[in-house]
Amino acid sequence: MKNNLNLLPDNIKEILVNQGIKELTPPQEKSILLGLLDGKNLVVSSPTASGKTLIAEIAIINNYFKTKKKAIYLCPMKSLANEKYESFTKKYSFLKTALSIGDFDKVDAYLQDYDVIITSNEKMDSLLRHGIRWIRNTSTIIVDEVHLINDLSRGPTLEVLITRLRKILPNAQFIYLSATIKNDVELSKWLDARLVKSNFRPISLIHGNLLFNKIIYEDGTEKILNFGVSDEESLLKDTIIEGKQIIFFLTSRRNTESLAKRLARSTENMLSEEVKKELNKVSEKLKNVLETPTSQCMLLSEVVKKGVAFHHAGLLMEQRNIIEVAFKNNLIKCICATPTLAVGVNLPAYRVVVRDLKRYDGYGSNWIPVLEYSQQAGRAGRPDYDKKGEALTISRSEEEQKIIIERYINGENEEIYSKLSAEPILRTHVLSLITDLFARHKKSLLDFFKSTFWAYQFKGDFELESKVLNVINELAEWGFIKIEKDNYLCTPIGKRISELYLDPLSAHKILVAFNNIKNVELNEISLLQLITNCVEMHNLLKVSSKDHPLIIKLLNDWEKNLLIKEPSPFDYYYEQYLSSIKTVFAFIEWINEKDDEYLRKAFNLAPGILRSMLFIGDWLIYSIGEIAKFVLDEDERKEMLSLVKKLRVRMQYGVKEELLPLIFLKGIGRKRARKLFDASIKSPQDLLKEEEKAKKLIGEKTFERVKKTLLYSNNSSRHLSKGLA
DNA sequence: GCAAGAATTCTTTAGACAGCATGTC
DNA sequence: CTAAAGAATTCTTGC
Repeated sequence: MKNNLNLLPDNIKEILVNQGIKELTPPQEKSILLGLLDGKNLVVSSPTASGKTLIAEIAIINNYFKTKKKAIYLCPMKSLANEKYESFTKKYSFLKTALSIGDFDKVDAYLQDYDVIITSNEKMDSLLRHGIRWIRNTSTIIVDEVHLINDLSRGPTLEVLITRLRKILPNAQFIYLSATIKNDVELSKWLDARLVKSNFRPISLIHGNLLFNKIIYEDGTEKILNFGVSDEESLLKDTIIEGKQIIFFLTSRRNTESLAKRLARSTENMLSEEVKKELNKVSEKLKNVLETPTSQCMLLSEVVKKGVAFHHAGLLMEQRNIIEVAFKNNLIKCICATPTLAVGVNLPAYRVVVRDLKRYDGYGSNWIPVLEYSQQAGRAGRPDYDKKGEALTISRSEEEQKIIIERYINGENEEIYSKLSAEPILRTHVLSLITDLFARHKKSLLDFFKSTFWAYQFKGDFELESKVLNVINELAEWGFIKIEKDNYLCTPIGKRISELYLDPLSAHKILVAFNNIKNVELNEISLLQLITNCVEMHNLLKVSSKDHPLIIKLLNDWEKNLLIKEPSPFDYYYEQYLSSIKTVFAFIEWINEKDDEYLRKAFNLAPGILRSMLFIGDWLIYSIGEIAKFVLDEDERKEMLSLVKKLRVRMQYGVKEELLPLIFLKGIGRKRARKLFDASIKSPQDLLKEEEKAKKLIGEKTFERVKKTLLYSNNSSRHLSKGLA
């Protein structure tokens, strides 16, 4: 057989051969034949693990050799960006590669010195808003998982970003990587790209359905499982006997936990002593992530001892990582997961069971999209271990089996649609386009939107124009832009809001609330109320009827602190108002040193969710301070900024104000700070004065460490700061 | 009188991107 | 226009 590696120029071929690549996969070969090496734009639509990444890599190094210009690799998720960054720096050490994602801003200023920049879609968007100059010096753009355009909340950003980049860089090569979708031809036409389509998988994937203990595979073969237990347990046992691993996908966090609990009972005697020993270690680690483990941590640690885990957003990042590693090391045999696992980090298993095919979506429980099923099913088959992978579903009746087979196994992934038309989303992007001087005139702004996928898909729909113009008027009303005839100008505050990556509506709400500031005793409750009214803050706590007495009391107690007054109970907005109040209460409890377990019980708020809310909250609180700089008079502004500063630290650590002096010490968290304070060691100075007492409280070693940093930083107190990452 | 099991009612429902500012031994 | 699984609680049954 002729080696298709010869399609590549020698220098690139050599690099690939050194990586141990012997042959190109079909989609890779096809890409080259369609002009990958000649700067042609491509949409590569093929299954996971078919070698899409390598296509992107070939484009990057090829263009680098030719032009010495930059490449940008856009990822939909931070975890993926991390993964890509690691493999890139390892594989292509001659390229200077940078990772630029939200938590990790430091490289920004130096990005111009890098050859490859790996970043998230939103971060790239944000970089453009900040007016980076090096962007024109780019020859390659990789867009990973373009089908994200279909996503209601994050798709429009990607769509606008792509449109914008294409306008800025008409000569760059764009490579779009996509899952298989029904309308890939339409997509590639819009993108002015050639379509590389392939069903190739290096590891074959076989779908099947389980009914009454019998798996029927799509190729007609069957397998009987007679363990006399539930479907899930049978599948798990069968998998372990085969020496493989299994992932169950479920649609609620609670379901993952209850299934894990159930499955953990059936792995008895199926694990080797050695594995059990290792699992115990993992279990300990999982338990000790928090100072005091919550009942969720306890459950996790219990089931992991039996080789079973659950995985969802309510877990802490660290726990998720531990589980992922233990699964890769074949210690954990089974993960019960929500869809997090299907879109995040690459974690395949021999067998994947998509157990829940229906999910509550606000109206009722409905079939999940085939695209989502494929995404999850695609996790089956470990490249280095298995020759094939199995994706299974479970039916309870023959009719159901028929439906499932038709819908998912023989079904086709859906078409994707632009979700740009939603006005709340337009608002953000219109403002950003105007602030960037990208669209200063009515015509250029409308032209821009005419080149989006939205306009392409819904040709002749004039709604778009009127929607955009509505948004323009709204932004002008709020004072973020000025309209002069057909010219648009952004105001300073409008520009700042765009930079802060804030939804203009949130900014507007904050500004309106500021009008009330003179009638209010400003405190942390005021700020927390503001952030829980921003659209960015999701996961607001649900209010049920039994919460009403509490909320009435809170409204009463907080009346003088609240910047946004209670609406009429008949207002459509009323329910959300109550949610926001309840959520403020949860935050207040947190900064009054209630622990994770308490919050989980009292508010059904899992640690992982709390962390993500705190993360968003920190950004919003900061933004409130920034907005304050534009509008408040000097005294108010000072008060506001000092409040912002204190609250950010309190939110990060979950401490009362009195602990602030201690919490800044490295090695002292909320627990130790509280201990010290209660023993009347209230500041770093006290700590040094009362050595013996302190040693008893926090342990000798920690004390010495703290002391060391304290002495070291005595002359410049700023060093004490732990930073607010 | 009590406990296991059945029937009924109640409750809850996936995920995750972005700003900024300094510097641990 | 629309649901369903699981948990909690109450009821039933059999000894």
